[in-house]
Amino acid sequence: MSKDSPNADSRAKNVTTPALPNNARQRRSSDQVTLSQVAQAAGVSPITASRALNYPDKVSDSARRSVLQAVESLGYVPNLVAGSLASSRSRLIAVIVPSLINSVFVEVIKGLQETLEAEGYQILLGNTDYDLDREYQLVRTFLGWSCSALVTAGLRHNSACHTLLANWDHPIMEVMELGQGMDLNVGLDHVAAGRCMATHLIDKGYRHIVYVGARLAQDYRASMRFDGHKAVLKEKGIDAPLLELDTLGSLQAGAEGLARVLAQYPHTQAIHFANDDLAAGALLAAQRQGLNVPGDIAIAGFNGLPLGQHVTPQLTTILSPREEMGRLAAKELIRRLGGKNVYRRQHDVGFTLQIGGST
Amino acid sequence: MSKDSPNADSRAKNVTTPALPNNARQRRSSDQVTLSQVAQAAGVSPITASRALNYPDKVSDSARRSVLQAVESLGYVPNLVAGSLASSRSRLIAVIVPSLINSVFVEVIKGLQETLEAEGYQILLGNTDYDLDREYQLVRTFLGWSCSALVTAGLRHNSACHTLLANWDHPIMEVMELGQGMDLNVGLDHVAAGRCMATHLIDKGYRHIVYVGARLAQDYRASMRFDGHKAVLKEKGIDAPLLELDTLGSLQAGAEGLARVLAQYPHTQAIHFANDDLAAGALLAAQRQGLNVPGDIAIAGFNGLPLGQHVTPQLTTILSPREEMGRLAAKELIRRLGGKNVYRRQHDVGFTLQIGGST
DNA sequence: CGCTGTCATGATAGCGCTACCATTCGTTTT
DNA sequence: AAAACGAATGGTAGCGCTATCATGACAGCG
Repeated sequence: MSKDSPNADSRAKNVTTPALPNNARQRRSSDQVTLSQVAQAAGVSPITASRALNYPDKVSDSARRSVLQAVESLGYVPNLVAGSLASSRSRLIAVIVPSLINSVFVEVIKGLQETLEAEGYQILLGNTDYDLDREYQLVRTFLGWSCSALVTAGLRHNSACHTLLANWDHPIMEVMELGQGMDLNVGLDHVAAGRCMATHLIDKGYRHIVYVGARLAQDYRASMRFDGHKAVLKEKGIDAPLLELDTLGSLQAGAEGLARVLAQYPHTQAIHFANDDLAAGALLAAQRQGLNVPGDIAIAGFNGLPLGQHVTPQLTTILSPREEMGRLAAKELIRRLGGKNVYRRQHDVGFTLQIGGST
Repeated sequence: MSKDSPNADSRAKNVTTPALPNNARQRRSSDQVTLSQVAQAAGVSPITASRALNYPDKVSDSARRSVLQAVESLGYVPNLVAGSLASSRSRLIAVIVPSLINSVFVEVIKGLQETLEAEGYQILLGNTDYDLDREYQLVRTFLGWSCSALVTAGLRHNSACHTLLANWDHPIMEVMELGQGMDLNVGLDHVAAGRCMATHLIDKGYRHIVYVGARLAQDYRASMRFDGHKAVLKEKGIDAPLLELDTLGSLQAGAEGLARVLAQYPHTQAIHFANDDLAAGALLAAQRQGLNVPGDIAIAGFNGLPLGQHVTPQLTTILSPREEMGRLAAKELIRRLGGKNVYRRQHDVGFTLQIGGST
């Protein structure tokens, strides 16, 4: 009927090419397909197309189908920047770690990532290199991306960063250690871990025990473990010497640590290393030098890296559930982001003393 | 003068609270400080404030100073989402890797990150788990963020991904391996690396050599190394058996590989492992079993992980410059993003045969 | 003196999307 | 039968920033 109406046609003609003002500016450089084009192809309004993609059950089946088909045939790639600006939700999660060399953080990231990606979140990764000012800069940048949440390793921040985060109204997840955090917290008690290992060494009969760490001012979690270690030894009336290295955990540094302990504290019976990299490095170095472990020197670490479980003798260490920590943190964030009440703001993932032949 | 003018005051009064139409909609939920507020506080127009922050040498000293001071006192955090939408530049770099367990990729990421962050770029991290369809999804998402560039591990993509990238007009950097890429390429020749190690083993007099890898269809770079290995053996008229494991590189898998080789190919003199994780796992397992390396069995790896250099005997391996690869890729990208001509689209970072006591 | 060029600044109009409200239509309730 | 409701859809107006062009001021120059 209306199909044959000449009137309708002629009226339409006036509209087809809207005379754009001749001083009109042109901005769009890229020939990117927009949602409006998809909507037009699908025969719906842009807002319906938007809903078809973001809230599929808010539109009719037919609308959804035609939109999805138009997306396919036009090769539409949603502009997430525009979407985020309009909705002030980005589905980006900022993750800030102090180091990528230390595989511990990588494992936490892995746990976070596999859980978050499955829910459609993307990770924005930052590395502070153990510098709190750097952390502040990263946080600033990340807040500028309207991240949905922020995950950071550790509870310590500089004051500017603290202020910034305190006024931020999105979830903040502090991982690795346990304590009074800003918002959510998943981690373990490092002082207790230090106590645990020290207790084990004492139980084994060792009395001359040296704690070896690296850059403890920066790796302050290692220094918390030393605090626990020292407390136990003090309770027994035993001296607790500390040897601090310059380079962060590595096999090489562990070998150096062993050498320096033997030179500086010749009566040492056991070395409590701040982490497994150092401990394994020392253990392998001891083997090269023909030292008997634990006969000549006992060695203990922290983290439970696979490496420690494959050397002979097996390394005594404390297992920390790192990937699990990442997964749990991610789940907790997802729950919070889903608007659900989070019934626990703090999660203790615990640790396990793993006794090997090295002590 | 005008300060005392009652006229000016009364005129101003009409403007102070502009009667906003009573059907006006209110969207801004967050009380975020905007650039306009900064501009107002600094007594300049928004666009000048924008320039003061993004192109500091395009405004006068006085304007820049007052803007920076206003930023400071208001605690302004730039909304990068809005900025990116307006300028279609994001300073985000997408980085897509197949795995985070394999420390090799982490080291590349580290090299990328330290170089890119220094230039004010942020990393958007994606993990494909060796799945090319997953890679395509990640690429789609990342393009939606108007990334400035994309870094991906490897030259292989599925066809949808290839099409998408081919039509994308930003730099693409493919790392790890060397070959005919889409745009920029930094890596090493894995076939040559495989040849190199095989040649070394032959030179050492070994004739019964097994190559052990894991999930070679996915870790296809390991299978390229096998191709090189096989070619060398074939040239010598030697058989080149392959043992494939199910689990990707780990010390545990290496131990299993050793056991299976000994059971399946009892005459084996040397094992060429696809990577150092496997090789070191095998070496440590051999030690636990009292086998002599290389007397009973020679072991070689690939990558030059620190671990291999600390075991006794030291692991024969091929050193790949992983962080260097990341740094070089980042530098090349930065140069391209800076609009400079890139004089080489392909970089061979090479490799080094590191002969230890294990062969 | 006007002409051109450079510099600092500003007004305007989007970037592509979604929140918000309004509208329509068919169904349920009183 | 009128009123109330919910589901599906659309119009409009931004989100906060920057590209583009326009303007005014001032220097250099024949």
